[in-house]
Amino acid sequence: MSPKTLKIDKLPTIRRLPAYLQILRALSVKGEEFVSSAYLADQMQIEAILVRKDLELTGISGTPRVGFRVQDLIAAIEKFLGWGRVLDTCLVGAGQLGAALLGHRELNQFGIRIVAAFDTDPVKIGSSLHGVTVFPLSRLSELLKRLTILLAIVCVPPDVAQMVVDQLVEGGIQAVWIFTSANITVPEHVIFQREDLLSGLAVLSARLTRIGPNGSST
Amino acid sequence: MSPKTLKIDKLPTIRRLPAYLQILRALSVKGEEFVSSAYLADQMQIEAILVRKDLELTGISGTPRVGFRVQDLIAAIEKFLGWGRVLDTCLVGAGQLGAALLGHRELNQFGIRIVAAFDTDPVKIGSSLHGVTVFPLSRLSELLKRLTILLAIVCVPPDVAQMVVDQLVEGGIQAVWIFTSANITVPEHVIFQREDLLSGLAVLSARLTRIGPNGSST
DNA sequence: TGTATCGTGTTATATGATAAACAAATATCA
DNA sequence: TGATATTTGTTTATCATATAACACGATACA
Repeated sequence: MSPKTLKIDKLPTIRRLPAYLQILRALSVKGEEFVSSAYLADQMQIEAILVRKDLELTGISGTPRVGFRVQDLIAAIEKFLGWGRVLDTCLVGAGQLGAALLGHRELNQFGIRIVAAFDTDPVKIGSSLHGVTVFPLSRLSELLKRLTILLAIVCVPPDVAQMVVDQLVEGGIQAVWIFTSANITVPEHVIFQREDLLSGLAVLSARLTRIGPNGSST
Repeated sequence: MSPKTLKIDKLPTIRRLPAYLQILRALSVKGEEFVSSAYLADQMQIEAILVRKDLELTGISGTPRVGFRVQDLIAAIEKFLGWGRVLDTCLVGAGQLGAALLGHRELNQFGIRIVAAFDTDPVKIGSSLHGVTVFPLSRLSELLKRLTILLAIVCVPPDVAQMVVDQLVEGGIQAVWIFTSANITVPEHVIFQREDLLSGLAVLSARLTRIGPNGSST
């Protein structure tokens, strides 16, 4: 009877927030104090009205003929996403994609700090990737409890994904961000977000083979 | 006057197609001949009615009390996405993310073949990543014309992204799949798809900090 | 052979997201 | 100081997507 998905409003808006944030930070660096919805719209390649709607969600209001205060917007978005303070995370599966995420500059810029990595490969275990130690997967539960880790980034092969997630859940993880396309189930209280690279490729392919140029870029 | 975004119908459906495809292939390997929308719905963690709506797009119709023919669905989805035959692509920016994509097994499974990589790092140039030779970026236009490359995968830092894309366009590229969050513009005739890792993290963070567990997983 | 059942296809409704239209507010300039 | 232009906020309309309701068709079984 309970719905499979709990509704979250404004999901498309939330997806756009990081992009706003990056533009705003660039403006901040340049010393700009105000920004108009028209400018943001141009940068985002969307309509200005949509920008204003989106910003509504942050609770910040602009002033007519002036625009929005850059600093306020940055603070509001960061607060909304919880990106103000650092969030300790771990990486499970230190393969190439995992390593890439570890080194991803933007991730660190948004309060994500990976404090431990786990893998089964004896060669990797004990080594350091981008300053993060790789532990054996067997120590996952133990370290999960010792360190204060709320979020896990999972980049393991599909066939072991469910097992890894189960261990994470058992270790008390609160959120899982997974880059594996496999049918994973988690308990209701665990936040679960799958990233599917192929879905983006699909819309690109569809355009390439049938529809033709330039559509929306969600 | 022309709209910034040309509407494409059924975009969410298209994003789900690769996931269907993977499930169907697994069934095919197991020798299953038919599949019901209920089964697919369960695997995808969506409603069965949505599955049927999605499959409608492929043109395949099921038979009552039996379901859909697995092989037909696979063929139809592949045809829809143009994933039946191999699509030659190149990778620009052979950093960690680029290397990860190169080695990504699933990409190869779906008809994407990377035939050349480009980078500016002298150390990487001339070497081979996963069997793909890394060329200097300066040879981009030249090789683009010699090889038959329709799609480019771009994984370069934001500050050089526009320049790289410009070169690709000049070299006659038809589609660009870019993993950099920067304000890129392309001519109308070029298909352009940006992949934003941060957007997924944003919805996860939003749930983690304010809303709570499990929502839809687009 | 006829009936019950189950899964699909179709039609209709509801929700949510984007765009448009308009009103209110503030800086600029005469 | 007052008029104007510009940018925001609000309301309304349109469009896209997801869900629901129902009818149809095929199989299974008596």
